[in-house]
Amino acid sequence: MTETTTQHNKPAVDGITIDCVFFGFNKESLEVLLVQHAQGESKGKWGLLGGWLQLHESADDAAQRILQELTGLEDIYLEQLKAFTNPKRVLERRVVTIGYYTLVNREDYNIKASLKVIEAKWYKINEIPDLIFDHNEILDFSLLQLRNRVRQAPIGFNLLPEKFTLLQLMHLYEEILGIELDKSNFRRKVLHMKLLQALDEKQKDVSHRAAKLYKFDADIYKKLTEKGFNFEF
Amino acid sequence: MTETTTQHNKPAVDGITIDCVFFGFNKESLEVLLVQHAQGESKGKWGLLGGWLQLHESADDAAQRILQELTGLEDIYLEQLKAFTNPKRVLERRVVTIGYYTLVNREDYNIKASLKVIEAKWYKINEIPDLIFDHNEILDFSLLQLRNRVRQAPIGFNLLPEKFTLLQLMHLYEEILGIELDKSNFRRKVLHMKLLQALDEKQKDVSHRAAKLYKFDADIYKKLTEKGFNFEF
DNA sequence: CCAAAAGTGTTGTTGATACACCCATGT
DNA sequence: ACATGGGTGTATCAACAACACTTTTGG
Repeated sequence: MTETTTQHNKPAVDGITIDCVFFGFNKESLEVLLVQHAQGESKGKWGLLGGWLQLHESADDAAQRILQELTGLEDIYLEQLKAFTNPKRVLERRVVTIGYYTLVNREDYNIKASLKVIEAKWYKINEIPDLIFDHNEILDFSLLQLRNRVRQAPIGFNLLPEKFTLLQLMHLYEEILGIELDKSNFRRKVLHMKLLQALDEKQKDVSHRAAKLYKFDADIYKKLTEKGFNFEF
Repeated sequence: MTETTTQHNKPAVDGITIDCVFFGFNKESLEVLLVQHAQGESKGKWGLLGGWLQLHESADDAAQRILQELTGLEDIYLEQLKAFTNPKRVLERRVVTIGYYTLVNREDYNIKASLKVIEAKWYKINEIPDLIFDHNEILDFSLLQLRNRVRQAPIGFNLLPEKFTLLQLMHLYEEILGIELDKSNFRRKVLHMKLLQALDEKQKDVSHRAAKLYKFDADIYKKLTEKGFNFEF
């Protein structure tokens, strides 16, 4: 009835893969990096970043490795979504995939430096094409999860550069949650949380009043959570 | 890089299992049903309800089947937690497990009628023994998940009998969330949501004023969610 | 001077919190 | 009569939404 029962010795799967929804935020829109498949029955179609889970590694490690191989980035913020196990998700074979989503700062990611071999492209969240396998389902699930998590913990900052303005932050939340926010009320709320560190710096090269720059301080957040702090948006 | 690449043909796993945290609510305490293992290296130790994922079934189907085999219950409320993939979670072999948690009404479950072959026992949530493999980790994770989900959607009702009193419901939330609630404020809040259907029935055989019985109406909830309703506790 | 975004202030409403209190019922 | 939980009412305070207003800067 559990792993010690050797009733079914033959594995019920041909393998386990990892698939990552790779989120980035560009100006005012949330985007996902997709790669084009060059071979096999799915030639020409777009899909999520993925690879095989190896014998010796955990899924988290596998995801970091695969993303490093594909994009060159290390220590990316990522969270597991869940296992996708529909027996018909891949034709002919039984492949279970473990879905992830990752949040990256677009400034850290240089599309030319990486993915030389494969065609890669950013897609706006509401302009996603038909993807291979069940990748559309994984992507839809990741969006729900992101919208949930972003209200409960300050993970959205991973999508922004280190220094950002309050309005940038607000636009990020507007885009992710699909709502409109009031500038004044948003400022009050977010500053009241005392999660942000105000910098002695302002925007440059903007054709309007330069906004103050802030940075998210993980240490402050840590201290606040220890005191029983709740991030609610 | 994805499932179509046949670079790694040999499966990186010896098999995939399902493990379920089986929650029940008894009077004033949240409990979990554990089973004792009769064979193998884990003989005598307690663990979660589990079994192997079969070739033709999804993880959700597998979980339902396994729970049916073990407890006799059908159509149980369940949610996938995530995949647990630490390569050292099981000695000697590579077994990935997909964790689930399930909420059942204790009145529906008769411990004698089922699990004849295996030793099974309810454990209070803060009296959990050392479990096999990484089952303690799975259980801890499920508690976090349950606490989160119970605030966002009316899933807690699955732990109660069909007809219940407001105080019972309040005790359920107090126990799950580990907080104390104000009777008066709780009543107002929950009744204000209009999720509950007041019945023309009262408690019986209680040595104090009999409380009104309510029932959770899934249809009402459905209509409310369609209008953009938010269940927040 | 104007456009555009930064940033401040005000006001009404809602909802949470903390209590105090009365009601019904079995022993 | 009293213990036990059921159930109601109210005053206070904090959070939020809506919106009007002023400030800074480049062109």
